[in-house]
Amino acid sequence: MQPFTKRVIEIIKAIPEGNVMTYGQIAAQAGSPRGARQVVRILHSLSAVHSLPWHRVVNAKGEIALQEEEARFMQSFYLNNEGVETDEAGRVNLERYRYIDTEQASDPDALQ
DNA sequence: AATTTGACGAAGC
DNA sequence: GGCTTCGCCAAAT
Repeated sequence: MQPFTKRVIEIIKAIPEGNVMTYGQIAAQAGSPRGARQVVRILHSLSAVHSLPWHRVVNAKGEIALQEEEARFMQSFYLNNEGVETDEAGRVNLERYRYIDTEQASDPDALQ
């Protein structure tokens, strides 16, 4: 298990209820700004084992990245249940729900 | 050891 | 706005 992988797991576990993070964000925070696809692989294979809040992870556009209709529905359901609104296309308002780690973001307003 | 694979992202058209 | 191309890199084959 690479340190990067471990970091990703920790970060995902740290996403608070009612917030979401993007793959790129997680990868960057884990120390690999271009490692979005590793995050994908990690979620794909480890979400169940680590009981991660995988449903709080969306792609850069704020949309649910899953492909299977059934799983997409499940994710939007979980998000709605936490207070995150999703539209018909399974998209969330990133400006509103994106989680910014306060330890790393000295000026959240400047990150947008 | 070498190659393929992705629930991605940014850039270009 | 959509679609294609390319880069990315750990993990699975």
